[in-house]
Parts: sequence; structure tokens; C-alpha cells
Amino acid sequence: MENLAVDEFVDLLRKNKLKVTNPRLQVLQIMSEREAAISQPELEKMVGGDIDRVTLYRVLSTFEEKGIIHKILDLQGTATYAVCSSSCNDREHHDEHVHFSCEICNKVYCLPESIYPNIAAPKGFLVKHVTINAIGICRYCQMEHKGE
Amino acid sequence: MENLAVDEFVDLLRKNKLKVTNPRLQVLQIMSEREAAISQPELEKMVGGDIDRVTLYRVLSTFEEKGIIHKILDLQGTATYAVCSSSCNDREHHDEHVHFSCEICNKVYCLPESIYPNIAAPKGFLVKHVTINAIGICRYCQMEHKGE
DNA sequence: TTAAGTGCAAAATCTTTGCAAATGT
DNA sequence: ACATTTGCAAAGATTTTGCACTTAA
Repeated sequence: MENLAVDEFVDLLRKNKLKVTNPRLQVLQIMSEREAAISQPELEKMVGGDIDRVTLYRVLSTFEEKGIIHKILDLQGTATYAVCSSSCNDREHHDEHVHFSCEICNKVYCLPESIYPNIAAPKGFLVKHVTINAIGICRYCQMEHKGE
Repeated sequence: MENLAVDEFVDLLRKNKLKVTNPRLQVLQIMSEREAAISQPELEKMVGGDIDRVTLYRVLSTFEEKGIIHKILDLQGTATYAVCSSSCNDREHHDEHVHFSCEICNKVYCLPESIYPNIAAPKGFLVKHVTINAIGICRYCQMEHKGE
């Protein structure tokens, strides 16, 4: 089962003219196994000492430039990353879905929903896109806090 | 004209059981004269060497705790602050208006608008509140970039 | 082979903490 | 007078940069 995924990752990297390296594969693996967006510090914990901190920063920023992942800020303002939908590329990012931030564990989830309201900005302000962030308690934290 | 404002600031501080000090008055003055939210680094530039960096951080966090200002993250994830509406206090923050982030100057503006859509989260996720961020080009950057 | 990617060291930011001195009430 | 607030110094945390070594193609 892991091999299948690895093949997809290799394709993805090739498609973006990126060399297939271990750090990049590991990051893709970790992100694809995870429901929530991930930050560099979390990523660093997960890979142990396998990959240098600086490399992780660089992998993330390369992926973001190529449109492989997109950046989302969590409630603390820490940058977290999640894999983009397949319609993203280095020209355009289509990550206009709702993000959910859990105020307990601080994790960020991308929600499927896509109802976008029209925002009326004051004259002179040009709105190019809109992001919506729902804040609350995620599924996992609610389970843990049942009965308290 | 400045004295009038200073009186209001003094009232505001007293109301919140805070001592009336120069750093606090200066911060309130700067924020009230500004349309956009302000970060600690910007604040530091504006006061010159008058106020210690650490004092600014502490003034901002005290004000936030008391509900005098609220924190907004800009596009880079830097914390910026704007004065709250008068309905805010240390128990509750009512800053559920739309924020506008300029992708050129990176400034954050609070928009008056308040149409809040219902967000349908997946089962298990409890949405407590929703923030909306419009991203685009602000009035001032559009003026500067006219004709380019 | 060779351009791209990695790892290490060191720098640059940004933010917090501890404590003594200064200040508002 | 006394609790609060400030300023300084120093520590922490996070992110970036420079450069030599390594590796994928």
C-alpha cells in the first residue's frame, strides 16, 4: 500500500520538475496520511532527526511555490500546510474552501464546503479573494472532552 | 483636538482599571489615528526610541486582555491590532466583522460589513464562530499603482 | 557531469521572561 | 506607601541565509 502512494508522489514531483528526493517523499507521505494541516515544527517532530530543519523549510516553500501544497495560518499565526486540490499549480491556487481551526488542539482542517458569500468592500478596495475560517472544536477534541 | 482624544483615552484606561501612562496613551493615540491595524514592529518604528520594545508588547497584550483592542493576523501571520468596538470587554470580544488584507502593502483593515454565512461543518466539528478575510488591493495601493 | 538539493553553522527576526528602578494613584 | 508599569539584559523560539558537500537525472 505504501508503494502505491510513493508512485503517486514520484509522479507529482516529476510533473513539477522537482527531483525525487527522500526529504520530499517523506513530507508528502506524512501530509497525505494526515487529516489536518501541518506546520514545520510538527513535521520536524515526525521525521525525528532524519531530515534537517532547514531542509523541511525549503521543501515546504518549494511545494508551496509549485502549487503542491497551500499555506494556512492557524489560530496562533503559525504557518501550516495542506496538500492542494489537483486544480492548483504554480500560477493559480484554488484553495477557496473553508478552513476549520480547533481552539483546543489548534489543528487546522480543510472543509469541503464552498459557499462563498459576496463581500462588499468600501469603495476603493478591490477584493480578489475571500478566505473563511471557522473556529470551534474538532471531532477529536470533542470526543476527549465528553463528560467533563 | 489632541486633548479631546487624550481625555477619551484616559477614561478608557480608567474604565479598565489601568494606570494612565505615557506608553499606553501613545499607543492609543497612534492606533486611533490609523485606519489599518498595527503590529508591534510598526508601532516600534512609529514611536522611535521613545518606548521600549518590551513595553509595547506588554501594552498590546494588556489591551487585548481588557478587550480594548483585538488581534488580527495579517497575510504573513504577523499579529496586528485594532481598537475594538465599544461592545468589547475582557469577557467577550465582538470583532466578527470582515477583515481586509492588502496583498501589496500587507495592511489589515476592519470592514464594517457583517453578513455572516452559515458554515456547514462535517459531523463532529462544532463551529463556534467564523472569521472572514477578504484579500485584495487596498485603496491606497490602487492609487499608487494606477497607470502601471 | 552538473544543476539541484541537502546539511551544517551562523545570522536575523520576533517574542517572552526576570528583575531592579521608576511611576501613577 | 505600594502595587503597577517600565526599561534593560538576556533567553527562547522561529525562520532565513551562505556555503561546501552530496545526489538525482
